Amino acid sequence: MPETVAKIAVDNAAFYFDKPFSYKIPPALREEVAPGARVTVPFGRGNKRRSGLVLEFCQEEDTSRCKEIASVYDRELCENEELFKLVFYLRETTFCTYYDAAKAILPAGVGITIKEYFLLREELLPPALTPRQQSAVEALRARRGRLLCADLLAAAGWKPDARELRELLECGALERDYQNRRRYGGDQITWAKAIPFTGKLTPKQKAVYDWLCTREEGATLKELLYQTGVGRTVVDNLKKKGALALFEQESYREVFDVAGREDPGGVVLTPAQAAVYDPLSAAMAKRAYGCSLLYGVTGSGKTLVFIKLIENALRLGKQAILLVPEIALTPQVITRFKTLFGERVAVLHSGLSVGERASEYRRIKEGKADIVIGTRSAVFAPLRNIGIIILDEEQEGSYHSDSSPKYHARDVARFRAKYHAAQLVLASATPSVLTFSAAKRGEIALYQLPERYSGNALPQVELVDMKAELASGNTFEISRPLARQIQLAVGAGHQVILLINRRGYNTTAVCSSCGAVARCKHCDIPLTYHRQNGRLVCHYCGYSVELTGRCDNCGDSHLRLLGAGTQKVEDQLELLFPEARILRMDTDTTVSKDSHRAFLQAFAGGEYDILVGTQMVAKGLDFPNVTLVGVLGIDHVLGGQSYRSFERCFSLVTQVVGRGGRGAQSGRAVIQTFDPQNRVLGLASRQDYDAFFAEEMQARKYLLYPPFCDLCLIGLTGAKRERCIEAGRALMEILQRLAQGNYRGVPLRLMGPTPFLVERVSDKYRYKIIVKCKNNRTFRALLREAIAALAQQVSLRDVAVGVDFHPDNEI
DNA sequence: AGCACGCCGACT
DNA sequence: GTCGGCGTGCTC
Repeated sequence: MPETVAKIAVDNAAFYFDKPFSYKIPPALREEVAPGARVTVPFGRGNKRRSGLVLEFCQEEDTSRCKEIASVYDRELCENEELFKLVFYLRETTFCTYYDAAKAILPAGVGITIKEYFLLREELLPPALTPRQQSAVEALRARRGRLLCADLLAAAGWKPDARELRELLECGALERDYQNRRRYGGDQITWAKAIPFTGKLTPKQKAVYDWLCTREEGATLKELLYQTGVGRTVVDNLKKKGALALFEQESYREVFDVAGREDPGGVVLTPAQAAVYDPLSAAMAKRAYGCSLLYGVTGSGKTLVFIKLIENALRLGKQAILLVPEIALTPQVITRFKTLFGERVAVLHSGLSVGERASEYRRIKEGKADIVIGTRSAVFAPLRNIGIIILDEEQEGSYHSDSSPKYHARDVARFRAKYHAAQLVLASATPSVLTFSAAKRGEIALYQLPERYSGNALPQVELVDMKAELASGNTFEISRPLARQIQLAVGAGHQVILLINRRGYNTTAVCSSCGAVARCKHCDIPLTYHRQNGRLVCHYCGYSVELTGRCDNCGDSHLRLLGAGTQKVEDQLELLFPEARILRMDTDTTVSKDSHRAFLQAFAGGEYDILVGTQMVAKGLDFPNVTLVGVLGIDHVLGGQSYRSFERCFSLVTQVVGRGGRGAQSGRAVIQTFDPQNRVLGLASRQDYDAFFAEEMQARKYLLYPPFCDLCLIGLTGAKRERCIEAGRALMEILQRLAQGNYRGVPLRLMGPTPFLVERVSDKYRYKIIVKCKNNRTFRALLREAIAALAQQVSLRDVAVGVDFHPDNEI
């Protein structure tokens, strides 16, 4: 007699065993269990509780080995066929697990954590107990026979697999128990506050306590650890001693209401803008999928076109998603759209608290909002009738997720636009070479806005030769031509933005005796000096040490700081322009997001003359009084290791140049470089995208890079270098065998295994195989087969295999 | 990925 | 003699 079972994929599965497991459905849950439901199930030998995703129902003859579903905790994907289909799409195209795909699609905060308890069965207690068993039983009795697993282990001094514990479980005196708890932890911030204390403290504890006492309102735990450089345990011990209190607070973000309202119908397009809008709105009316590139120079008024297109979608009874890169999602943008569309706008991005995100999500789901503005993950917004999806600045790297699932928002947007027969609009002033080539080939439509909206000329661009500066004795970060321009601008009452490319401006510690650079204990990179806490910090794993001045290598105490951080530039600016008001903004500063915004507002309000910052702060911001933009450290973008380095450099310079002269005054940009003859810089400063594109295409064709092939990176990660290499070699062989056997004719070029640019991160070695391929079903089938074969052939125990189809930084 | 089982060295 | 290290196989 066949029985209906649920096929379930579990959480925390390695890719090669992420397969459907059959579970029986208890009668009590029959109503709730459905494909798309997230459930908890007993899993593995120990029947430990795990989360899982119901994929489908199945009839099975023999269900004797099946266990039962324990609980249902989320039915979000049962109610939305499209998003449920996306799970399978994401798994197929990004090589993630089913469960990871579901996690990415659903809003953070709807998940659960499974709490593990022990239950005491007095009647089954054996007559004789060891001392530790005795204390465990007493701890349980004190809590009416139910205790969190971790607490019991602590009370008895047991490790999780202690024999004494197992004995009690075997005789039934202890029983495991589970409880699902709604997880709100994701966006909770832990704060620490000092409590008056006179007892004894260890030196580390004292240091932490003293620092915390300097903070009247306390500090976030993160900042406390950052500033004092201790581990979590020191803080925990302080708490135990009663010297400080820890409390949780939901991360808070200003929710702002918009005062005025403006009728979107009142937005008038220029003839050029209308020439883009008309065909796109006509396409939308046809209710068939379409993809296009909107290529508009900076300042050409793309946003106005977006507004009109979105308004058009609403008029057709449809909905819209506008995606922006993380750095471009400013209050200015949100305000603009809220002024026009009021509460029909929902905003989704990582800066929201769980509560806010949940409420925005609900508004979207219930159809109370039709317009979703947000960053990458907003592409999963649960809209049911999408008319248009717009990706602004489509070339930006932040559209690609670099943790599982490693999806690209553009691909997900395409999937959704096809599903809804909607328009997908990729917009940019500097389109990615990939997208522009697709447009040129006619695969997607191309619309252009070649003129600046205001009619203002683009800023004049000056390339400053830093070699000459150095030769003439100027060792400052600020060249003399730039200094002169700053003088002029500030003197005229205008404002200046100095952009510092972070990569090139890390301050490291070098020993002047032996030449050794202070490096991270756990990663293969130099440490970066942070002045705020006087420590050397690893930007990969967070490890930090106090800067003692002594070299770890030779023991000599001649450690020197090298390189130029934003701090150093600010110091030099102060020297050069003692009367100027300078605002420095670091992404690493632990100042809260709100004070960032306050700073920017102060700058916009004219309280500062010069803003020094990394690209994070200046991109996407509009300051009409800024007439000069200086760029420092562009060479490090240009000299990057990626095949997209030139593209990125061109894009960055173009955006920077477009930044100046937005108001009434015309602008100027000064770019400092050691290679002023560089072709890319030259083309970028002339804003000659067409020439840049033509050159880039030639180079890519010659060297075989996208768009002439697709790239796939297979990552091999493990604690032992040799095992990574071994697994890599084995995988190479399997891939070659498949490519010459069953998959003969599949275009493929293999390279590797080679180490990642940073070979070791957090004590894990990382190796990669680069595959130049055609990313289609056949290739992905080959790759899946290869990974499965590897798992069979070699013990993959200590090597994790991962796949990334957008490995822009590693090739 | 976890987790339990099983086989060997180190310590009370 | 036991504790606990890690290699190995399995997960409905």
